[in-house]
Amino acid sequence: MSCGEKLAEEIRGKGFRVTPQRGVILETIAHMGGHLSVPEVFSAARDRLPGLNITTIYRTLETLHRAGMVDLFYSGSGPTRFALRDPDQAHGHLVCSECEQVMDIDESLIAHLAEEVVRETGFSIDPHHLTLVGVCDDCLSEGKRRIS
Amino acid sequence: MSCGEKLAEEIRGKGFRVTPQRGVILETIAHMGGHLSVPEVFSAARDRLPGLNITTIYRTLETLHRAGMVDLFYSGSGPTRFALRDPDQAHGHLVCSECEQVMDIDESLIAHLAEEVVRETGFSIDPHHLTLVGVCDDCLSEGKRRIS
DNA sequence: CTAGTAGTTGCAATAGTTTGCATTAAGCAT
DNA sequence: ATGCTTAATGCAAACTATTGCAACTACTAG
Repeated sequence: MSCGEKLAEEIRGKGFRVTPQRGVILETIAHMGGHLSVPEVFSAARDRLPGLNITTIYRTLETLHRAGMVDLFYSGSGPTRFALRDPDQAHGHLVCSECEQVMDIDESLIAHLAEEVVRETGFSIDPHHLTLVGVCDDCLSEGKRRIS
Repeated sequence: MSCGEKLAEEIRGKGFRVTPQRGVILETIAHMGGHLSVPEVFSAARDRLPGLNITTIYRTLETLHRAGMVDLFYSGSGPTRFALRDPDQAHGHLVCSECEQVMDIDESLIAHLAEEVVRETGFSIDPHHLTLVGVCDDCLSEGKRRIS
């Protein structure tokens, strides 16, 4: 069973329908991997299924997000990006506001903060969805811009 | 001297020009307060200065952000929001993905995390700009949706 | 006070994203 | 296998945000 098929089973198991469009989209994002934008996935998936509409990508993405299968993150500039969630390797994202680079951050660091926040405020941060914006090591040392 | 004029001095001091448009925008956001969206500010500021273009709001905002005078935050849905930074009361933001409510979070909690992150990864989070998305106490207890 | 420079503005075009609605078809029950 | 129910799709339009460019003007130097 291909990665896409595995995802199809997973989403069906959560009560969503598996359509040809979704099959192609799932196969595509499983194959591409990494931190994708909607337009990227769209152009790749449309090659496999002409006539596919970009709206369907957005809505499928929203569905996968609701199903807890992808994480979304907004880099502060450029299009929103998303990634398949790997249950064995939960992590947050660090997005560099200078170079757009996306780094992974270990879940434990996040979980620790999340715990503190919920204790202090009652507000539940989802460690899976966490994205922190800042400046990466490289850009910082290049001194392109100091943190304001 | 009005709040808007104080802001005008501040931005002039950082090497930016003070134009009539910026004067009106600064006066407007100082008067409105809170967590504003661009369209909100636009409609209020245009009343004071007809002909004002919404692009100017976006660009002024970007300028104020670069000057370190406003913080931006993305709620994950809806338009981007921003707030004047109060130097005496630095804080991050907690945005509820259910009800769009924005809560403040004490800087010390954030600063602690930022320290850990920079030590582990070299990545510098700016405590002033930090926004965390999650589910607030109210929405959680209403059980509208569990964290996915 | 005047002229020059460079930052700023408005407009138009474009990119990215969301929403409403009619149509289609996946999955369930028979 | 057949029909039913309702989720999902495609299309178009609206909306949010960004960018290029020509015209304008705030500020500085003289």
